[in-house]
Amino acid sequence: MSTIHPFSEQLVSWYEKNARDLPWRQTNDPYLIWLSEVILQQTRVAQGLPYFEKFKENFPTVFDLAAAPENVLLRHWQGLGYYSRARNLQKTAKIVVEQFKGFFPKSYQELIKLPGIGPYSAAAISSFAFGEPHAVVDGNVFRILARYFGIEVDIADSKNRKIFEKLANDLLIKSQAAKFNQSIMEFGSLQCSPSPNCDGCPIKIGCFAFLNGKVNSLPVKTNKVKILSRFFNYFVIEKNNKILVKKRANKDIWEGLYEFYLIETESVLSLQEILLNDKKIAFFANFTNELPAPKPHQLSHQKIYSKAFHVQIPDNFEFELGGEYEWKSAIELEELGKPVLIGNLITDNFQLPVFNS
DNA sequence: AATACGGGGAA
DNA sequence: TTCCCAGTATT
Repeated sequence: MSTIHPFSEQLVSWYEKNARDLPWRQTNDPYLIWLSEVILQQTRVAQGLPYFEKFKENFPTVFDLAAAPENVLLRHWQGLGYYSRARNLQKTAKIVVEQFKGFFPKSYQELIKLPGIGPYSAAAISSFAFGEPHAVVDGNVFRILARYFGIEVDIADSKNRKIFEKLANDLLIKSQAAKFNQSIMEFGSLQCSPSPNCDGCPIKIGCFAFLNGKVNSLPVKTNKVKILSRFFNYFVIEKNNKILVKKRANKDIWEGLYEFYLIETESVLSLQEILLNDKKIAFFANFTNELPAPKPHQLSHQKIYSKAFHVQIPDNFEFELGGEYEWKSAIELEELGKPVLIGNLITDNFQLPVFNS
């Protein structure tokens, strides 16, 4: 039998004294474990927590989730970001219902085939729900292992992932896979955080980074994300107490979410300049007034500079756009999944007559 | 192997 | 501002 590394023992010991009481730790239900893991992908516990409670309440079983309209799911996901998670959530729910009679597969190899479940989530679900011996490797694990064992390779380079996976699996206490995985992530979150609490650290005496003054330089992570600037001009077109909206298409941000009539430009333009290139609503320039500009909206790979206009078209005027546009009342609009930028735009201009109905 | 994909909290 | 969070899918 493999021996247990002192590091692992100390981690679990620390966890038993310091673990937070989180709702997904109070269940063995693979559905709830899976739901929590997807919600928590690249998402802080504090941000994901209310979403987990809401989804658990609204979709108590995988059958409920599989049966929900995608729009409803996206509306509930609103504000959490990375919306492909919500779409993949339903794809997987349907597969589990239709191919597995509602039972999640138990093995890492089967789980990782499901949409939205990658190496981390497959390890997490298989260990938390089924006790399978697979070590999780998330941002916490990269950080702890790099610091404690002095691994100075670039964690942004995907070819280095297997170094950490091998080490994590060597350290894994196979008879207590779930607890070990919880322990290492909790330790990374509370103790060995990006700016760590080394003073109170119970294992600093064995930590390479602590002993060598490299706590602040490990893990090594190159960051080369380039931010694209985009300029969105939104027109809240109102007629007969309804608003024109459109569902965003594939291959771009906010896929599947709803927004107002959009004219994207290459730079910041005035209303007159924007309308110069638009045949559809230019006629209504006299019925258009500018709303306070939203703050620049920062995404992981894009920065959205936006302007917003309200177009009040008289009821007796003829005006229609193509089939992909839909007229929605304020009530209906509330039920649609929208980007935070759009949600803020609505909230900030709540005085609009249509939103008071 | 690189890049796209949200939003927010902490330093 | 910058970093980065219980990462995954696509190219």
